[in-house]
Order: sequence, then C-alpha cells, then structure tokens
Amino acid sequence: MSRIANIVLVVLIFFMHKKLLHKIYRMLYKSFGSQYWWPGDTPFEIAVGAILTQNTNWSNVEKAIANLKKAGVLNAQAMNRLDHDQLAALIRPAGYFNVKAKRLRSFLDFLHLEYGGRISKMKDSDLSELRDRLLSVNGIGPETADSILLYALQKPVFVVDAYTKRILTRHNIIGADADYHECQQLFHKSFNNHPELFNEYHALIVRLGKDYCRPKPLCSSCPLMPLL
DNA sequence: GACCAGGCACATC
DNA sequence: GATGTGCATGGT
Repeated sequence: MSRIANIVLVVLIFFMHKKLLHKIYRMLYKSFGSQYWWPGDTPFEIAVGAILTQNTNWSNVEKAIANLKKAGVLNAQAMNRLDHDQLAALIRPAGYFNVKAKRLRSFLDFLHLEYGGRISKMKDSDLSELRDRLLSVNGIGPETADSILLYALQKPVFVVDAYTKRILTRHNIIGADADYHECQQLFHKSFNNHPELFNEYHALIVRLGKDYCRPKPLCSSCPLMPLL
C-alpha cells in the first residue's frame, strides 16, 4: 500500500471510530440518562474516593467514606492528623486498607507540601504539569490522577478504566493490547476536550459496566448490543 | 465457595 | 519492556 493510501486509511478509521464513540454516547445517555457524577460533596472527598475505589466496588467505598465522615476527618487538615492505624481502621471496608492508608498519606503529604492542604489551589496549575505531579505521588496512577483532575478540578481529561477498555475492545475500536494513553487520546480527539461530556461519558460507561459488561459472558440485554 | 469490583507498585525474568 | 503477584473487603 502506498504511503498516501495508508494515511487515507488511518484518517478514515479515525472518523469511523469517532462516529461510533458519539453513537455509543447517545445510546448510553438515552438508556441511562444523566448520572450526576462524581458522588461526593467536596473536591477533597472526590480525591479520597478516587483512591479508595481502586480495584474496589463503590458500595464498599461508601462505607469507608461514611466512617470518615462520622469521625469528622473527611477534610485535609483532620485526616492529616491521623496515624496509619487510625486511618486504616476507618477505611477498612474499602479493602486493601493498609495499602490505601499509605496512598492517602502520600496524597496528604503532597497536598500539604505543594498546595498548603488546599485542593482548590491545584486548579491554578498548568494541566499537563499538574497531571505529572499527581502521577509522581505514590499510589496515584493514570486513572486516579485523571479522576481527580476531571471530577474534583473540572479539567478536560477523559478517565479510562477497565470498563472503557472492555467496551472499546468488544466493539473493535481498540486492540486488546491498547494502553491507557491510546484509549484516552481516542476520546480527547473525538470530543475536543469537553470536561462536562467527559464527566458524563465516563459515568455512563461505569453504569453500563456495572449493569451489563461483566468480563464474561456477554449480556444479551446490553443497550449497546445492536452495535455488535 | 467462586467470582468480581471505578488500580497500583514492585519483583522478576 | 513485559509479565506476574500482593494487597482485602463485601456483594452476588
């Protein structure tokens, strides 16, 4: 194939995928409506939830969040005064409580050292630089960093999770070996950095994933089944 | 009782 | 660089 034909093919495939991603969004929104994400009252609570939900069912996270609220420590200053065992005991229902207590501690250290304990101060930073800084915090990987950026700080960043990859793979939009960045770029290029839409789209994907998109088998009542 | 859930870091090859 | 493993609770 000539070089030009190859370029034309790549562009065509991109526009096909873009059209399909738009169609999937419309189908999900029609099926489920607005999801009103993120389920959290403050940017700090959203950031804590993003760490606690790592590889964990949200209902377990809710129990841990309720414990933190009841103890009056769901703010950067009060949580910073807890020692490891106190924090781990409060977040126990979220699972991996020792690991997550360390990760929350790393985030608190970062927040106090770099932003005086105020998440709102993060908003002023350059997006790319802020993302790199978040990723440098132990326990904050791409999905957690992007969840904080999008849902706590309203930055135009799409959150890619296991459900997103599963759906994109099943619809042959990406290969099984596609990485986080590749999936994310697909959404960024298809939707022109639109934070409100990224917010709703990711929430809808999670809703679909929870209800219909188990690893196996394929669910015949899935709203996206007509596309397969 | 097995499987799964809104990941990530670290060890090993 | 790719792959495997540990981390843990609670619902289905």
